[in-house]
Amino acid sequence: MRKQQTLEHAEKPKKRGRHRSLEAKSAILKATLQLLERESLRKVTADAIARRAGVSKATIYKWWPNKSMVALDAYLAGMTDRVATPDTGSAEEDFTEQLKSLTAFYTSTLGRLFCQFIAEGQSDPGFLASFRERFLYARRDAARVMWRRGVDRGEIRSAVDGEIVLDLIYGPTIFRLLAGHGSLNDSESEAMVEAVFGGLRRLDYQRRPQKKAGSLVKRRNGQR
Amino acid sequence: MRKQQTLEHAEKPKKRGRHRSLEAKSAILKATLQLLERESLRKVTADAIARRAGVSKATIYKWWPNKSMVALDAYLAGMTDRVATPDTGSAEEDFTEQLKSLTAFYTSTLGRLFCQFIAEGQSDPGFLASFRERFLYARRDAARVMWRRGVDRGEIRSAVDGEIVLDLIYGPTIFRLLAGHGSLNDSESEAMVEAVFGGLRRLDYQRRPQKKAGSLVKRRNGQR
Amino acid sequence: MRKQQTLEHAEKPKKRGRHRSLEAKSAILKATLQLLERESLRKVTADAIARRAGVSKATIYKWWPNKSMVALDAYLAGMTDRVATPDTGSAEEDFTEQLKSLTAFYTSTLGRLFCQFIAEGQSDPGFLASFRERFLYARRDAARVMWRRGVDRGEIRSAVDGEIVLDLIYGPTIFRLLAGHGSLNDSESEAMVEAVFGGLRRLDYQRRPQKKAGSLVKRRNGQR
Amino acid sequence: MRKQQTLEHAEKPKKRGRHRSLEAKSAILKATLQLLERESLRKVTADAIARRAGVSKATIYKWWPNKSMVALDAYLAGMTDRVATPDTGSAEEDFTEQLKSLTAFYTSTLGRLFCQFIAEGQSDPGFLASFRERFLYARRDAARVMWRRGVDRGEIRSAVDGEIVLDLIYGPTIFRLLAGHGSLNDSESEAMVEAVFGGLRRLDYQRRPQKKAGSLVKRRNGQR
DNA sequence: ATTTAAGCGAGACGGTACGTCTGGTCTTTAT
DNA sequence: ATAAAGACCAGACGTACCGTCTCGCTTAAAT
Repeated sequence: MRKQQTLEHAEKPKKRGRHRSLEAKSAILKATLQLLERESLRKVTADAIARRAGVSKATIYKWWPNKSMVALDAYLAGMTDRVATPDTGSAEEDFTEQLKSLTAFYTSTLGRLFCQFIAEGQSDPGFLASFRERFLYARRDAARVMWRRGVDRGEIRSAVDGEIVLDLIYGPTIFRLLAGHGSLNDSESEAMVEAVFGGLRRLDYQRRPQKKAGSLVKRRNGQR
Repeated sequence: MRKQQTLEHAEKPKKRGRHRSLEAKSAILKATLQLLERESLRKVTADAIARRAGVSKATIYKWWPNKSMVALDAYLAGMTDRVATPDTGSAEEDFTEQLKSLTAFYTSTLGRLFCQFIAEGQSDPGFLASFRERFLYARRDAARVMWRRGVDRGEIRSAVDGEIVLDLIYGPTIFRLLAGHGSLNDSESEAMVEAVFGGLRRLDYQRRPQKKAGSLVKRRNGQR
Repeated sequence: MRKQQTLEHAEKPKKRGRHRSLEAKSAILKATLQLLERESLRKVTADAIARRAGVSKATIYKWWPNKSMVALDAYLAGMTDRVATPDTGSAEEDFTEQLKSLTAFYTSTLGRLFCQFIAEGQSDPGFLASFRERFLYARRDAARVMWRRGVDRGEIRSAVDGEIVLDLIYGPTIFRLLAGHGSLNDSESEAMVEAVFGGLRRLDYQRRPQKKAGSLVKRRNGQR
Repeated sequence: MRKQQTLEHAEKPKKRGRHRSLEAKSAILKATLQLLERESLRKVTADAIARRAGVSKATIYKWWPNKSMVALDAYLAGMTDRVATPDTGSAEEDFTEQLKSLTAFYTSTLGRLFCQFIAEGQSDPGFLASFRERFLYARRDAARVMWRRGVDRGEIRSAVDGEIVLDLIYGPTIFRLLAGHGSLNDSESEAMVEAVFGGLRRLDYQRRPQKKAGSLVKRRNGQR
């Protein structure tokens, strides 16, 4: 007797044929992660994953279009809650804690994958989109909550665009991570957040009168 | 140490054997750039470069260790002063102008190569180092000058680390460039610089008394 | 009460579970034949057979050890009496008619399968044996009857080994069929049989005296 | 000064780049033969050939379209004059000797390849054509010479088509070789040739009067 | 009526070969 | 000496097919 033709996935799908082997799936993801701990994504081959997972290459390519996607899945599965989303009562402190936690993660073996994904995305726009969709936006949503709290509490200038806030806080770290200039550690993270919150501008500085002085500040009007 | 025939051919052309090397080299660089306008670095093959340049693959590999390095040379040769280093009298304005100019460049066909290099560097640390050495540090040196002027003039808080300033200004744009979230245009650039200079913190906000209040601001001391 | 363990199929088997689906069986054979009309055995896949027959691949492999055997069954089922075994009163005429009929069949879509089986057999000795057992020997038995009649009637030299007679008559056609040199049609068939019956030797030819003259003719004595 | 554009390979070709490695070529052919001594063509893989020959797979596929063609080349190179073309003064004896020699070869490890090629040809018409062109026709040309001599000498009935003669002599052996029914050895070969030359027909047999008697013998008129 | 032993369709799986491709090296002849 | 031509090696790629296995369902004999 066939039942749920209407609700695609009500209760239990119970499809006809042999079910997808969860052992195979998790073996693939696990093997992928293990290999990625030692080699860059580019150097890890589909064959190696298959061999290590005790799985056929065909099985990999049945479920994933290419090894990058396997790695992305492995990454997402492997990083369950490894970066905190603190709520200390102070947005600045929240961001500081979060950036420290995130930096610690990104400099770990697993976290280094972040860079590999960005790299892979540069020659595969579809993959980059997937990566944004499935990883980046989730992270940003969490961070946006912290920003929102700061704005609501009156800590953060509401004039500054939320997206820019996020990029201001995370961009520098990610830049350092990718380009490898500049160190990454707790105190750098603290300094970055402090700088972003405090701003560069010296408050007692008196601008000399200029033709276009101030124009830059005022201009910004709702593009995007 | 590399031989650098490229820039030092003024003195003595009179070498033994055949010396078509200069045409060959510039043909290689030119062909590389042309190919990179249409395809990512990964998809441009050494064979394609050789074919287009009318050159033997061996010639390429005689002078460069791999195709990424060819591309880097092509990039450096092709981008002579395409990003301005303005001096308006105001550091904020300087950075704004520069970021706008840089964004315009980075979103151009040639500029997109920046991302390709970062990507390539993720699986080739040696290349990443070269890229930093030969491109990134040059840019940063120029930018550091602008920062220095701002500090000297009293515009920019001297407490903020210069390297962090640079990453704060360029990091967000580069992050957007690489990850593809968020738009990049003049007004975004202006808003970013404005935000970095002004800071996120709302000046009239009164921190509630907290256990660790202020600690973050002061801490920064000899990390790692 | 169970009795018929000895007599494989005495009366009615009536085994316990669900019976073998005859629809599935005939659908498989039919689909196989249809596919083999368009592609060689090697290019017809088990998946394609299953799909076309509306049957599971497992069902195929439950009843047949591999697709060659399926094809052999399909072939045997499909060629019920498509080659005549004439009895005209003359062995030569019988063979001529039969060879014409057989050539017509072997050059037909279904008949071409003969070659596929021979081909398959070259890398699968077990299959070749089955093919001989189930097809070839049956054909040869029929042909041997024609030969026997000829011998009994005094038409055919009894000194010539029956097996050789058969191979002499069918071998040339099958060779042409497999190698594709030489045409196959009624008049070729007639000419072949005529040549086999008439022999190549010119009767009025006088052998020059030779050391070993005649030795070949006489020798043949009971080896193997 | 170069002149010989007309004479394809006059003197020395001296092409520009690196020449085709004869070591690689002969290593490939040798490795292929060695592997084919133990496994059927279907089971010998391109990878195995490459590995054994110490050669890259790309090199194989650069010069041959597929492994069957490699095997054909290996076969042709490996069988230099392994089958004699005797000239004893008697066509029947020539054919007997030749068939014995050929049977000995075809039942050897290398000779077994003949069957593999015929088999491969059944699913690859292009290959079959190559095989005919490069192997079969050469053999047949040699055999045709023997036939011609027999005809000229008056040994062989000139009424019998030469192609049919060849198929009559070789067809039965090849049929046995491929189908595996019937033994193959010197005495069988002798018996076959004797039967072909002597014909099946018993000379003292008196045909009963028949409607179409004799028609078959006369009909043959220039089809083909 | 219930149990139980098949058989079945669906389709995932491990294995393995295929033929292609690219990166980077090496060899030969030409300049 | 150095270039162009181009063959070469190593090895990953993604696809295809084979024959096996697992699942949930169906059928029919045996209980």
